[in-house]
Amino acid sequence: MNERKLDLIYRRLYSHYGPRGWWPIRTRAGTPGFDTKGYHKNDFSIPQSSQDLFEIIVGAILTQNTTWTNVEKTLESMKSQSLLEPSYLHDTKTEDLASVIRSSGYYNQKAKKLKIITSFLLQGDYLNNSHSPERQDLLAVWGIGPETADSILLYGFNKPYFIIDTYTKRILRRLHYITGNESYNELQDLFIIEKNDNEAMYTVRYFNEYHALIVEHAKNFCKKKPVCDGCPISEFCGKR
DNA sequence: CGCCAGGTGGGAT
DNA sequence: ATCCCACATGGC
Repeated sequence: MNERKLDLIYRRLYSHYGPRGWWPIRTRAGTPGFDTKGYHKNDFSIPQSSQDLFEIIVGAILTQNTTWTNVEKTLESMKSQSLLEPSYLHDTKTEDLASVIRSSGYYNQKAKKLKIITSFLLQGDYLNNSHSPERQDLLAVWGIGPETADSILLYGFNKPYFIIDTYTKRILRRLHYITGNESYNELQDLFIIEKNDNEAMYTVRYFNEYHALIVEHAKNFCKKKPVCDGCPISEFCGKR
């Protein structure tokens, strides 16, 4: 029942915005299969290389509480300095890395986070063959909280973890679907799919697209200061 | 100018 | 457990 409402909202958002082509691979922008921003042209697809995977993970950290446009600049800079090569990043001093990622903000903290996650990835050999880390192991890494862990797992490793971010909470709160006091795990559980075809890959596709649609909707209509005129899900607002 | 953005860790209560 | 704060740039 409630689950159906979330599914209805998903379908309404999808009808309005269409497939988002996440996660964007910035350094692939303009190459076959990607648009000028690095979004996949043909719907969802899985990372094709360990380079894509590493860039997704780096981007997930850089975009913490920061706009994607700032992150795009940083990814370009890093690429030009070979810092999207895990081994190079690993051997770069934190302060040197910080100066390169300056445009993403929190650069001292993020430089430290990037160094630490890179060590983790290299030590566990997670970049080759998309050998996925466990969620709890990612969460134990300094700088990786639940949202970043789930972004990495969902978009990098194609694991069925729904991402809860400020946009998700804002939209669900405005729909009176949640109070806003729920824990991260409680919110994540709302999106569990109970269908006969609850196959992992189906869930991954659904979670992948749903989160991307939520972000798109939050940027277009459900902003901090909401723009309700023309909102594709306004009929669900204010009702239980 | 002020506010906001695809959070997280640390410290005090 | 829960609140509060530091962390920082670039866009509007």
